[in-house]
Amino acid sequence: MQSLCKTLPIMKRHRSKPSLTTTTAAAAAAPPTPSTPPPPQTLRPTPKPQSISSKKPRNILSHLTHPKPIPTHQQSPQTPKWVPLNLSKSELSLPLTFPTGQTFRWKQTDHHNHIQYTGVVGSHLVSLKQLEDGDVAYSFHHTANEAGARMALLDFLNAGICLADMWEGFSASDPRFAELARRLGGARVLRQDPLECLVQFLCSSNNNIGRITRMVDFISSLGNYLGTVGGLDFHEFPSLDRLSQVSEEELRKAGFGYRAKYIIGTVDALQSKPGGGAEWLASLREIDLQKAIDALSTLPGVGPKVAACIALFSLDQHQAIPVDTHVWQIATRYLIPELAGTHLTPKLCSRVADAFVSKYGKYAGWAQTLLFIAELPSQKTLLLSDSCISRCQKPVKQKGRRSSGPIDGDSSQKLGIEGQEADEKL
DNA sequence: CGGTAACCTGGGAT
DNA sequence: AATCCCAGGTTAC
Repeated sequence: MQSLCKTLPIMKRHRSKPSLTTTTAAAAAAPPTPSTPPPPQTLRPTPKPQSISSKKPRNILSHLTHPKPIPTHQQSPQTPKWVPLNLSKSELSLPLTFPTGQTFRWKQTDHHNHIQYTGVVGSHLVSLKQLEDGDVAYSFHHTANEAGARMALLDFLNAGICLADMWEGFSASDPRFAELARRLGGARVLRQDPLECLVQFLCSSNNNIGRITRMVDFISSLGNYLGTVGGLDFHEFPSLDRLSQVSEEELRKAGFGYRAKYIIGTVDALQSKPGGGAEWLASLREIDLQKAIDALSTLPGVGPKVAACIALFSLDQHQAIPVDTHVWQIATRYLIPELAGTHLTPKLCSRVADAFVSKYGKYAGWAQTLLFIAELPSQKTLLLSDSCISRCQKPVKQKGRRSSGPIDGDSSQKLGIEGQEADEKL
């Protein structure tokens, strides 16, 4: 399909700078969308997944997408108007993109009629839903500049990058990838705001999805309120200035633990950057991966893993490979089996990254993303029920004891992926 | 330099 | 019910 995306013109993107306004009345809040029973607010351990990651710019599908109004033209704030994105299921699968660890700020806001996720892009509150035919449509809940918002959304989705073309290349050199790609189409890497991405991953270290999400929600609540969808409040991500007003004490009280000092320290470091912290982060999009990693690593709380996540998910560093325990499993199983059983060390991180890059090329990070998703318990469950891989995927060895079968049932919640929902519309 | 032990917190397993 | 273990790590010996 969309074979054209590949040839789309490449356009440099300008980032939206965080505003320092601390509160805006502009939030006319769009009341809960239709058919969605009032999901309880936050409270409990938010079981909902969300994740990270970001990508490059290059969008410009204007000629494909209809910037025009279009469908159900209901101006009523209650009834959002849905506009097609012109991205098919193979180019964008909501369940394989938003709850897979790239961002913790997008929430599923409709579990019934369609798969629907809601989040914030810049200052725009938007919902995305997967239609019956798999195509994705969007609806802004509160936006002055619809055209600008649309462009921001396409940029955020890395819409100018054609997944089908890219995966064709990966599949050609890797049969295993080809097999997974058939089932997991539309697993896209986002292009998030660098600061937003950085803070989210500072919260992620040695932590679990549920708590990371709560922490990110706390930080988010410091930003301008934009609206409520499906019972959930959405805020613009707070600016660096706003973040600098929070104390380590407050963060600790909010349950950040030792990560509180990481956030404070990083915010301070960024604010001391001559040209501005946001600008400094943005500049990392123009330099090569290693330099970007090195620069990010100077920030407190940012190590190899977090730096790679920020690079891949927000700095257009498509070849960045966030090496965590899961990726380590993948790597030692398929790429460098000779290292299976050994312990992951910082040095081996780059070894793994190199292995991925030499196999998949400059978009290795995107390939890694799919392979990672395939490792998620929810996906494994599907594969198992499918071809009964039973015990062939013996645990390559985890830190502790983990010998209870192929699918470790507890990790599903660590990763926060809803197994059941993930499959219904694949 | 490579290999460990703390580090906050909350939830599930033993 | 008390403990232990672990979570997509980072930092300090």
